[in-house]
Amino acid sequence: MRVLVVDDERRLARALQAGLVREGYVVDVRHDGGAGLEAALGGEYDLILLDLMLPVLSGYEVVRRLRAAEVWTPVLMLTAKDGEYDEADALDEGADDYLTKPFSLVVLVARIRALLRRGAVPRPAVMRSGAVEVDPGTRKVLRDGKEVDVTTREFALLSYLTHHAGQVVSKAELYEHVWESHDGSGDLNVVEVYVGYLRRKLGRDVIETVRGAGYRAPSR
Amino acid sequence: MRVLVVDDERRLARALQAGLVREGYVVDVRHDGGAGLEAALGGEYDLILLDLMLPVLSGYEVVRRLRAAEVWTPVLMLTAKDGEYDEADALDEGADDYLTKPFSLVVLVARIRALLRRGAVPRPAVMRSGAVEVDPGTRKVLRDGKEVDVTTREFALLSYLTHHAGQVVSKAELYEHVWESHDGSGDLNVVEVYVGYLRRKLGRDVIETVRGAGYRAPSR
DNA sequence: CTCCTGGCTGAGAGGACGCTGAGAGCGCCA
DNA sequence: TGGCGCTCTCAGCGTCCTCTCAGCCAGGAG
Repeated sequence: MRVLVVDDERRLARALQAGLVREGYVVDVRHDGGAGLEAALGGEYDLILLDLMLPVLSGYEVVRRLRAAEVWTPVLMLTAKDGEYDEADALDEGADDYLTKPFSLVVLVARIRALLRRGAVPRPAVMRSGAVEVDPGTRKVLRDGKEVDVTTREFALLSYLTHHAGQVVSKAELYEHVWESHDGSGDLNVVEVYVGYLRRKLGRDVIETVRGAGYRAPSR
Repeated sequence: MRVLVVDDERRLARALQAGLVREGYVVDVRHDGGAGLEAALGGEYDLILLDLMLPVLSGYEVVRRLRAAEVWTPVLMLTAKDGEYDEADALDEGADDYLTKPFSLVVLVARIRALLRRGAVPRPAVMRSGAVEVDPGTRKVLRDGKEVDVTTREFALLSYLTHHAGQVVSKAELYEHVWESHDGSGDLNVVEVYVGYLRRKLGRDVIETVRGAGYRAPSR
């Protein structure tokens, strides 16, 4: 279980980290809203602990942007204020719970457990690349809003590419993640074949060839 | 949205009811743990507000028994105590959130909204998928408004699928939830057989096959 | 222009996957 | 005890998917 802690009070952040590590969580720490947002967007976290009052970007703002980017990681808001409207605002912005400082580690851990428990069915993120939308939850692929049938292999390949949209991904990397892994050698031609299948079903432009390097799904 | 309020302080219960009705919720009230549990088990609620200190059965006990009976309606615990261990206990028992009395209606409503939003798929009283309607209360299935007889197994399978309408559900997951669970292996062919039965009774289109991934009930 | 390398694609074998009909076992009821 | 409905197993069959192979095409270097 990976937890991201975003708090500018370094002492508190370190205490949280220590406490959570002792509970068996893997913990990353950021000290301002900007860095926090970046980490939250990129990293794969199961939960985010977010201070409300932060430099660069406020906690509110971080949650708003996260949700706007369709990242649904559960967020537990930490706040020193305790006016009721702050709480209500935070929850309405898309936070999943909040805790007023000072709080005890016991309560925090219990709340985290409750969040993770119900988070059992996290909304899977829908990935976009160009005119193509990939939804891992419903296992549907849309081209210009129209559903297109793809096979399991094709879906796996497309998912991997759109998940890394904008980046060049080598055939070897694709082969390792979508087909057998780790045995080093296999015939990479199968990757080319499946790229071909996808292009036929979804249009030439869904996957660009980068000669000598690999393939790339356009980032938008 | 149906909400069940269980609280033995009648004045507070009535105030909650009035406030929530004004917000557009349908509200039922019970005044002790026994009656509350019974209502929660039988009725289809989207949310339960549960006092911790109750006659007959405590709030703890009610949540425990609800979860033991595999009823996953979100529970918001109300408590007059504020020792941290109470909170932690309640959350560990399976409550989804708690609120310490006295609280304001603004905060309560915001918390309710947050709970319903993540709602862990709030279970509507009647589930629809395509031309099929499934009513867990009466255990009836309608196709184009006409009642169709289904057996217990068939009903369980159909319920699970329509409850996750739009999502692809693997045969293994279906097997685990509708047949024996947790022993990992069993013959998944039985799932195919029952999908076949349902299709014969309700029409081919009630359940889509997603080759290599599982089955899906159309989302509308 | 020619050669060479890397990428693309049509055809087809083999296999995995899903569907179905037949029927056995079991519990319930008359 | 016989009949009935429900549940589940099994085996066969057809379909679709996957992957290999061989030949072709395109781009880049000289």
